[in-house]
Amino acid sequence: MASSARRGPYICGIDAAMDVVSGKWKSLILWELDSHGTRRFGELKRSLPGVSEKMLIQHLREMEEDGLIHRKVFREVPPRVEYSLTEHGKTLNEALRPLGAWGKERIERLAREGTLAT
Amino acid sequence: MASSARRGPYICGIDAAMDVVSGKWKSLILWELDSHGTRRFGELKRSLPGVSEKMLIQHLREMEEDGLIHRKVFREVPPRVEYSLTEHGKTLNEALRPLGAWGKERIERLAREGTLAT
DNA sequence: CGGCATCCGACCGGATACTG
DNA sequence: CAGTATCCGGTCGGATGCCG
Repeated sequence: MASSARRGPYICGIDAAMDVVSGKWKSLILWELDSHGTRRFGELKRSLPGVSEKMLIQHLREMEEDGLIHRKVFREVPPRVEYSLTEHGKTLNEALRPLGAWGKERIERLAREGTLAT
Repeated sequence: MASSARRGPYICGIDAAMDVVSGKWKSLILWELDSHGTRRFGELKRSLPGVSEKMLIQHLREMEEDGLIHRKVFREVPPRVEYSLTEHGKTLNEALRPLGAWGKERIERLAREGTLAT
């Protein structure tokens, strides 16, 4: 399986949480689903400029397996699949909020100091 | 330079924060330094079972470059180097706390449900 | 003691092509 | 539309050996 999550023995809480959100786009997916409530595969793809379908689906599957998101398939033609956050996903997003705020401040500080790499 | 951090243009705060803490041991280093205030290289190494010297020093250097930790060299024989958190490192650790709590709950839930991979 | 240099395997993630 | 399959390169990270 192309699973990157360890789901293994964890040293501490941070370790376990990082395991679940590590992956280039996962936090962005969380963010996106939290903002819009529900998103289709294509919408998600368009929301994350630069993501490949492979990585997107891989991340989505892992996040589903981790109980963070829900995948609802509509047996229609053309096919439709909607992704949304589970309760765990929502609480994770809440837990991520302070980190996001910290990062935001960091971005602003870097911009002010002109330390941003060219 | 063997730098894994992008320090590049960020999409959002989470993105910027994840950039700084991604790396197998960084959050643990943060945790360790926060608990003990100051740690020598060898102590840190012993605190993180399984870490290689290469990764430890690499992470420490990146975290120093990112302004998260302070490196103090004592010109003695034998040499001594002490690492400690900067103010930014401390605030990052604070921002990480909810995530750690979330992860801790996740570990407990996994244990209860016996879902932990063998 | 506290590093640095080098080699190397694993896997993370991108590009492309194909399918129901 | 929403994937799957395959190939492939770059990087992450471990092992080993050497140095001030």
